Order: sequence, then C-alpha cells, then structure tokens
Amino acid sequence: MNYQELPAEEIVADKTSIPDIVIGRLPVYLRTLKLLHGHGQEVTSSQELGDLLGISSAQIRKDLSHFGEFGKQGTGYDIVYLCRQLEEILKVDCIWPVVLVGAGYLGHALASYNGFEQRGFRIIGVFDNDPKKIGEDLGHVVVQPSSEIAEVVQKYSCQIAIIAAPTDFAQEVANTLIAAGIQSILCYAPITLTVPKNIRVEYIDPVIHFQHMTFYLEKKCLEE
Amino acid sequence: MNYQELPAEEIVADKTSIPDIVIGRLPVYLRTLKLLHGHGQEVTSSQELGDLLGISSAQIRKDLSHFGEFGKQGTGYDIVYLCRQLEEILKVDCIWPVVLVGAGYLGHALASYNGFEQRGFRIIGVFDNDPKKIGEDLGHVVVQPSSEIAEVVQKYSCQIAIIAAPTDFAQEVANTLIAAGIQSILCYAPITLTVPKNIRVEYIDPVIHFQHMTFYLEKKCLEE
DNA sequence: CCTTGTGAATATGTTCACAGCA
DNA sequence: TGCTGTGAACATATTCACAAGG
Repeated sequence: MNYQELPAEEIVADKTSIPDIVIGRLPVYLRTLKLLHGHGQEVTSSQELGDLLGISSAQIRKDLSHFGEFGKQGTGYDIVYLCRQLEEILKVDCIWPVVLVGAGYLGHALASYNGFEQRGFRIIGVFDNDPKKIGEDLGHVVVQPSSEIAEVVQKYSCQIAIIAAPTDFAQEVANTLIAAGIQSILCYAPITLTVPKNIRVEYIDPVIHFQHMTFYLEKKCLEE
Repeated sequence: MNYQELPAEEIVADKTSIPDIVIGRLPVYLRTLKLLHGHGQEVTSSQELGDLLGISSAQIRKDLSHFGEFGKQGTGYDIVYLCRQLEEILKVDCIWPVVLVGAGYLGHALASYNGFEQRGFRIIGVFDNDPKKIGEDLGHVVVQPSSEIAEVVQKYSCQIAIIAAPTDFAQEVANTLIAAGIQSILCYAPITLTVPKNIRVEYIDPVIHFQHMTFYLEKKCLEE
C-alpha cells in the first residue's frame, strides 16, 4: 500500500498526529488574540504574541504550522482571520451545551459567570441532590435534582460536564454523567477520577497550584 | 575545585536541577496518598498509585528518586511516611497565608472553601474595591478595601495571592500585589499577566479546558 | 516471589537558523 | 527589510528493563 492510494483524509495530519500539548496552547493563543482585537489591533506577529505569553515565537509558529499557513511573510498574522481559524480548529465557532453538577458556592459562581458564551459554551443545566437547593433560580437556569441528569444530557446532546460537587460524591457523579453520555469532564473536586479511557477528564484544584508554588518560595508560615 | 570541597547543600541536587514538571506532579501524589490514608490504607506501591492516577509506575519512582529513597523493595511505600516527606519537600508541613483579591461570586466561593487549611493554606485577607462589598463578613475574614493590600501582605509576610477580580482589573491588581511583596499569583482572570521574571503566575480558566476538550469531540452545538 | 531505584534507550518537545517571499 | 514556515539540532521527559534487596 502506498500513500497515493490512501483517501485524502488519511494523508492529512489527523487529530492523533498533533501533540496534545499543542492543542492545549491554542485556546491561550485564541484568548490573547481576542484581547488584542478588543484593543483595536488588526495584525500581530509570532514575536509579539510570544512576548505577551512568555513563550518563544518559534513555538507559536511551529504550533500553528500543524494546521496550515495562516500568516504573511513580512507582515505577520491578521488577528480576525487567525481567530476564526483557531475557533474552527477547536470547534468553538458555535455554542456547546455544558451541564454543571453541584450548586454550592462554586456551582453558583460558575452558573453566574457570564464569560462562557462569548467563548463557545453555555451552562444548560445545574444539578444537585440537596432538596434545599432544588428549584433555586440561578439567573439562566434552575437547580434540578440529579435524577434528571440523563434526560437533560440527552435532550441537548450534551458532551461536556462540570463537577463542582463535594469530593466524596465526585466519583459517583462522574459515573452518572458517563452513563448519561457525557464524554468530557472538568472536575473541581480534589480527587483523580477513575473513568473509561475514552472519557477525557481535566482537573482544576487551586491547592495543587499553591503546593507547586511553595516549592520555590522561602518558607514563611503562619505562627500557630 | 572538586566536589569534596563543596558544602553539603551544594552537592545535593538543588531546586533548579529538578524538572518543574516533576514538582508539579508531587501535589497530585500527595493528594492521592492522603486519600488512601483516609481509607485506612497503610502501604502502597508505585504500581497502585500509577493505576489510580493513570500514569506509569516508572514515572512515579523516577519522580521520587530526585529527592531520596522512600520505598522498601518488595513492599512499597509507607503512606504516612511518604506523605510527610512530600509535605516537607513541598514545604506544606505548615500553614501558608494567602490573600485573595476580588469578592464576587468566585471570591466568595474561595473564601468559603474549607479545604485549604488541611492542605497547608489559609486565606488571611480578602480585598475588593466595591464599597458595597467592603465590610462584608465571609465567615473567617471581612472584605477590606484594596488600599490595605500592602499592609496585610507585609504584616503576615504573605507571598501568595489569588486574583479573582474582573479581567479588566487583573493586571492592575497584579501590579499592586507585586509591589506589596507577593511572589506567586494564582490568576482566575482569563488573561495572561505581564510580570517580572522572578514572579510565578499560574492560571485557572475553565474555558481553556473546555476549548481543549472540544478539539477531540464530535461537533454538536446548540441550535440558535 | 514482589517492588524499588536507576542507567540506557526511546520518545517527545523546543529552539535554532535560514530559505523564501511580501 | 521583516516575518513566516520548517527541517535539523538540541533539550527534555518517559519508559524500559534489570540488578539488588526485603
């Protein structure tokens, strides 16, 4: 079998040939490009972007080169055009439905945040098991019992979930979400979830960041 | 000059010789070990830990080998002992003071979270510029005006700050914090801060995670 | 047996440096 | 000239595979 015989899609770099770490940087590029656009700037360069992000210009050019040629030699990148391309690559040129499990303080903060929509996401359901929280109005959505997760996930073909439930319930919630059809989970509980290998989980735990920082700091603790 | 002449500290692997990515994994190991300890387990192996975390046992052993020999051949690791060692390495065998800037929904969620202390951190000051928020009682602390940041930071020799302020103010808040003596910042605003190179900044932005996830998902967006 | 700790081998990621083009 | 896109060189990270010890 030679390459000539393969269908075009097989020749072109496929998803798995692009390093995940590269994909992880694209949203940061996009966020920064939108900021520049908001300042009225129309063109940028890999050098300028790199300086803003504290990374090398070569890395930015190399990262983008996995997907195409988006710049102009001597000029740089048209910001609006590059934003569009990145949004298309990341598939965020539309609004993705997201469900949120946990209506505590954190759940409230997430449900009330109005910066999701302009970046491609909308929380379309909030769930909790505490009877006191069910029915509570969070502005755009009302807290529903967890028993309704599957119905909502299926109704909206929702693939993304946020877990903002207490640590002790996080694994159980994850199981429920996965059974309902969720493919990707953003977990705020400080625990590593056990999931099938086709499910992607990412984690947000501020303490992990703090404990990373303290390694490099001079130890100056509180007196007890 | 030969190694015999150097003081002991100079011979031992210094901070900069240990990859940052290794340091970043230690808090995850610590978190998981504490979980096992909470379940009453006394001993674990690199194999078990790796299975729980979805990484290879070799990586865990290699990571730990940068700091010493903590295990027993044939047996594995004593959980309590390894926790202690990791806490010492990360310097979280004590309580670090942290200041929080921004008393919106997110600031409230962070200030109310009671999982910090057992992992080495305490929020000792919350600041905001909104007169309506100043004086508000968040349980352990009262919201103060941002003008008092420097005083509190210096009083507690605080080196760590959280920015939970609106994006438009985040850079300004960072400048204030750094001027006050803060060394490390955890930034929840969706923006890359410009800081002197001796200041460490880490970021938490859920949308970055979502946009990373969507690359791998089948596009199924909401109808508008 | 079982499991650690570790050199060597492999794999992955980043930077260099420059041809090529506006 | 100024900047991109990219192979080649380099640097970093992970895994392998095994000696050694309980």
